[in-house]
Amino acid sequence: MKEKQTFTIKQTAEQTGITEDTIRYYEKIALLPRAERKDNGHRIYRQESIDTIRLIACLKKTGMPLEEMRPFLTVSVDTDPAEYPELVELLKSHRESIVSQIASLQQVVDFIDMKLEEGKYRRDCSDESPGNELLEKGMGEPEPKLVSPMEMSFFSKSAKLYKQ
Amino acid sequence: MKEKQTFTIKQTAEQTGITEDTIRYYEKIALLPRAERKDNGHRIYRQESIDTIRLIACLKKTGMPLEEMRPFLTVSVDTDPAEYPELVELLKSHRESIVSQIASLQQVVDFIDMKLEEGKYRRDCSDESPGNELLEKGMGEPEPKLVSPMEMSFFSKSAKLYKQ
DNA sequence: CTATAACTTGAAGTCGACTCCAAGTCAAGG
DNA sequence: CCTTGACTTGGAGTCGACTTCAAGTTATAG
Repeated sequence: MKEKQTFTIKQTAEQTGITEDTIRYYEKIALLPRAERKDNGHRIYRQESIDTIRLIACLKKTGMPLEEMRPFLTVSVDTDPAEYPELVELLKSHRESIVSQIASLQQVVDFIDMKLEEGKYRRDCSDESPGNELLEKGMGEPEPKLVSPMEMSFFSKSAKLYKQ
Repeated sequence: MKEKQTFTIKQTAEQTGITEDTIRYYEKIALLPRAERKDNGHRIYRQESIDTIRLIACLKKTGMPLEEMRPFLTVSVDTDPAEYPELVELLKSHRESIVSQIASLQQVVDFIDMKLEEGKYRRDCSDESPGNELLEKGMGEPEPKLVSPMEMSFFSKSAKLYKQ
């Protein structure tokens, strides 16, 4: 096993796509644990740290604020999540939030497609989109942040107004 | 046709989920056109304005910065997009970016599911995820912001380290 | 007639997430 | 020995997107 390989902050930045400054910033706000140092004070990172930084990058892409990542990071590092009901709940709830996001995004894609197709097929777009059920599914949480078909009616509306 | 119905800023805020302050802010930065006023100076909104605000809310959910929305808003209001190659390109390129986002999010969901299932089935997770091809597809643009399977290896890694 | 509510304005403040800066240390090369 | 490069630190600055504030106007209700 070559788990002992270490990396400079520069290498770490390159491997994760997160800048050196940002990595230091994450350490400063204790999102990352204080990195080990060499004798000269330079930070050293191992594969484990790189995985953690990648996890942060990944969660960031799902729109999670840094503060909300803390439980994921602290618990995950030294724990099998299946043994921590708290983490399991976090994972589940974040999963649901991501599923909602996907539904919203998929709707935007659908409506962009509709808009793009309009010139060609000119089909009337007043039916209830089937993507709708995606919105109803999942969580009973008060999450009013979903894209409703109404919200996207702009696209079809404007076309109707000027082309009908 | 009852297209003449007007709304106060408060009603508009309620209908769109965007606060009054934020609506005024959008007008201030000219993301929204200056709203009509009543004699007393109060803003009035029509269905069209509400649609536009909903579009902003919708694009916001896809992570688009306000500045990038301008072309969508200005062109869409008075135009059939199929006649504006520029807008068509914007739509296409934003579509691709959303598709990438969906792929990233789907990966996070997959890995959360894996993590959640680990305790039960304990299956080895070292196969190349098929969601991978979603990442390769679309745009030749320099968009290095996608989630690679490696980035999510954190989840499976930590489990392997402690349970294998 | 007063006061409450719903608005108006311009400006200032906040917050998250960086991003940059100045001053300093250390190791290696010419 | 001096410079170059890769790092260190604390702190300040930036930027996007609001959010709050203070002061003022107008309409309605008691």
